[in-house]
Amino acid sequence: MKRQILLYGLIGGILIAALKWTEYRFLVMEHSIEIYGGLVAATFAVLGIWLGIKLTGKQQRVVIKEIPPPAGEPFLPDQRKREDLGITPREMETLELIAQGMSNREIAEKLFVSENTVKTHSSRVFDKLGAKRRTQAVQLGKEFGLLP
Amino acid sequence: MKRQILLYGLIGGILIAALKWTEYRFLVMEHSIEIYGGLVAATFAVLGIWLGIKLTGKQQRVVIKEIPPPAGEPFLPDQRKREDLGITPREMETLELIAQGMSNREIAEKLFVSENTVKTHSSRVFDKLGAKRRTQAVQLGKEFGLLP
DNA sequence: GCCAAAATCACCCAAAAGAATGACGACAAC
DNA sequence: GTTGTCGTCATTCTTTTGGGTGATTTTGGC
Repeated sequence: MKRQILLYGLIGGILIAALKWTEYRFLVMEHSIEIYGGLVAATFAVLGIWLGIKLTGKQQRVVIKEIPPPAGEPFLPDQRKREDLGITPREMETLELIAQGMSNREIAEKLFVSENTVKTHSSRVFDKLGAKRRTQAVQLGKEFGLLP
Repeated sequence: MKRQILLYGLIGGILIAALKWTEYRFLVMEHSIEIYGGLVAATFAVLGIWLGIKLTGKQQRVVIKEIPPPAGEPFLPDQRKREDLGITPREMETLELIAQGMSNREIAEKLFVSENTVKTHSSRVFDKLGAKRRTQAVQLGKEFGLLP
C-alpha cells in the first residue's frame, strides 16, 4: 500500500515536471490551458480511481472471509429415508421429542394425546428402526439422517 | 452508481468551466499554470479516490472460499467442560455408552462392573448435567460439547 | 361407499431405569 | 493420620419404559 502511495506521488511529480516542460512548447497554442487541465484531470482521475480500488480492494477480501463458517447444512429432515423405513409423520414427531429427552408423559401432553398413544407410536418407531431402547432409537435415527 | 458517475462528469465540467472563467483573471500571474495544474490534479485525485472507493466498496466480492468447518472437526471431547461440571472419567465413560444406546446391563458388562455401579454412575452424571432421563442426559451432553 | 393406512386409546405385564441411602477400599493431598 | 474424591457395590422402592394385544376413529384414495 505504501508503495502505491509513493508511486502515486511520484507520478504526480513527474506530471508536474512534464507540465512545466511542455509549458514552453504548447503555451502558445490556443486554448492549450483547457486541454492541459483536461489532460491532467483525466490522468489523475484514472489514477485516483485506480488508487481507490486498490485502497479498498484488499480490505474487502478480509471482510469476505466471514461468509463460510456459519454455513453448512441447516439439516432438512430426510423425508425419503423416513418413508423408506415406513415411519409415519406422527411417529416421526414422537421420535423427535424422544430425542429431545422428553418422557412419554411429557410428549403426550405436548401432542395432546394419551400416554398410551405415545407408547404405541414409540413402540412402532423402535420396531421400524430396529431399536430396543429409546436411546438406541435416537442413535439410529441420527445414523439414518432422520434426526439432526 | 450511475448517479455518481454523472456527478463526477458534472464536477469535471464545472471545473473546466471554472478553469476557463478564471483563465482571464489569473493567467497573468506568474506560474499560475503550475498552481492550476496542481489544483486540478489534486481535485480530481481526491474525486478519483472517492469514486474508486465507492466503486468497489459496495460490491460484494463473492469469493467462494472452500468450506473448512463441515469436514473439519473430528470432535475432541471437551475435557474442560467435563471438569467444570465435575463429571469424573468413569461417569463420562458411562454417559458415552448411554449415548450409544446401550442398556445399563450392557454397559455393566462392557465395563466389567455391576449393574448397580452403572446405575450409580448414571445417576450421578444425570445429576451433574441436570437431566432426569438418559435421553435428556444425552441431549444435554451434546449441548455441552461432551458428546459428538 | 369401501378399503387401507394412520392415528388414537386401553389394559396387562415384565423389564428397565431411576432415586435414596449406606457402605467399603484405594489413593492422593494436606 | 486425617480428609476428600473416586470407584465400587448393595438394597429398597417408585417410576418409566417397552411388549403384546385388541379396539375405535379419522383420513385419504379409488
